[in-house]
Amino acid sequence: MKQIVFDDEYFNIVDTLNCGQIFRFRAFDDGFLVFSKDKACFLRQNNGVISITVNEDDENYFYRFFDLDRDYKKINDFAKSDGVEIVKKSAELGKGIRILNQDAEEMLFSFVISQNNNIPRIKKSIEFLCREFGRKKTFMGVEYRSFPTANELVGAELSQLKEAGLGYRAEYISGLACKIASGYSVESLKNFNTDDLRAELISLKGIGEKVANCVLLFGFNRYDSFPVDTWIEKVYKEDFLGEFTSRHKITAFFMERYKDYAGLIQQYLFYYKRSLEKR
DNA sequence: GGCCAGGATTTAA
DNA sequence: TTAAATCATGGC
Repeated sequence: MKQIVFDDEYFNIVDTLNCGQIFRFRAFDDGFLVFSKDKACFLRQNNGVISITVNEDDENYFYRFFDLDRDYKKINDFAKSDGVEIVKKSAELGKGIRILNQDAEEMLFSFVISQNNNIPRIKKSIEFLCREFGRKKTFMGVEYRSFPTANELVGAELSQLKEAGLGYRAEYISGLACKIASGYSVESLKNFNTDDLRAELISLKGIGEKVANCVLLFGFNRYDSFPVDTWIEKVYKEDFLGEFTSRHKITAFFMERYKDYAGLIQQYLFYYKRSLEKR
C-alpha cells in the first residue's frame, strides 16, 4: 500500500464524486472507495489534506486519474471572473471539483448507458454489469468487481444485458463490445486530435454529440469539449438567455466562449444547476 | 398517468 | 439542413 497526499484547496472528494462524471464509488470507513477499470483506491479528506491509498503498482495510474498535475486555481479564478452570475457561483460551489482521467473504454460503455437516463439508474446498471460480468477483486479487505472488458461483455446474451435495466441501450452495448472485442482499438484513438476523435466517436452506434463530448472529457482528457445535456440546456436558456434551440449550436456557443477551459466550467455548471433543483 | 432523466436514431419535411 | 416520432425503464 502507498499513500498519495494532496492539498485539498482545489480537491473536494464529495463534489468530485457526485458531479456526474463517475458512477463507481462507495462510502467506506471515514472516506470513499473509488473504482476504475480493475483497480481501486481509498480516499479520505481531513485537516486540509486529501490522502489517497493505492496499491504500490497503481500509484502512477491514480496520480493521473485525479488529475494532480493540473493548475485548477487558474481555471477556477477565470470562471469566477466571468460576467454571468451562475458561472461565478458555480465556480465557488464547485471549486473542489476535479475532472477525472478515467479509462476510455469504461467511459464509452458508461456514457452509452447514460443517454436519456438518470444518474441513480446509470449507477445501478453499471453495478449490475460489474457484478455479473466483471472479475472478483479485493482491496483493503473489501470485495469488489472490475469493470467488464469488451471480451467479457461480448459473451453476454442480450436478455442478460436487459436484466441490467439497459432497455433499448442493451443493443448499443452489445454492438460496441462486439466491435472492440473483434479488434477495434480504443487505445489508438488517443492519438487523434479532438475534432477527429469526436467525429470517430459519433460514428459509433449509440454515441451522439453529447455522449462523445463526455467521453472526450472524462475518458480522453480533452478539456476542450462541452457536453450539453438537459441541465446545461436549462443553464443556457435560463441563465444565459440564449436563443439557439439545437444542442449542437449550444455546444458551439460555450466552446467558443470557454475554449480550453470548457470542460471544467461545464462540470461547474452542471453540478450547480442540478444541486439547485434536486432538493 | 404524464413527465423527466448527463439522448440517439430514423424518417420526414 | 432542421423537426418530430420512437426508443425502455423507474422515480416522482
